[in-house]
Amino acid sequence: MDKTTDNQSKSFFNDVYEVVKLIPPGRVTSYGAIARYLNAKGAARQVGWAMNGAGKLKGIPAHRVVNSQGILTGMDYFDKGHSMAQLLLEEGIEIENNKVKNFKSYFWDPSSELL
DNA sequence: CTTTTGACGGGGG
DNA sequence: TCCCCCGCCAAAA
Repeated sequence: MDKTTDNQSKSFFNDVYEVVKLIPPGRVTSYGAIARYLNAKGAARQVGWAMNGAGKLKGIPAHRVVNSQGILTGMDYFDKGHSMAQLLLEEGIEIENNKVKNFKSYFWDPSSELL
């Protein structure tokens, strides 16, 4: 498949998906945290961008990814039958006003916890 | 090739 | 606390 000496990371997207899939249930992380884990600190936006299609894909708990404020920013991007808040609630995460309650308590930093 | 966007983050008023 | 602007960086048009 590789035509040249391509190594890991075919694309930023791929990396993001992998990390998101590693997010344990009942936990949430932020775009910036993921970006930072990928050594792309300033690419927090691209992380969310990558999730654009992830919301409909399966196996990618995009609902566990929120912004640094703990707000479910992509909630409108999810299917209405499986809204972001709904999935988080099922995982035991309290949501209030489209925002994760005790966000800090549920926060999962890949750079810290995952190693 | 250039231009725009975008589920962000942080700083300033 | 709320609102606005800037910066970062990569993909899409």
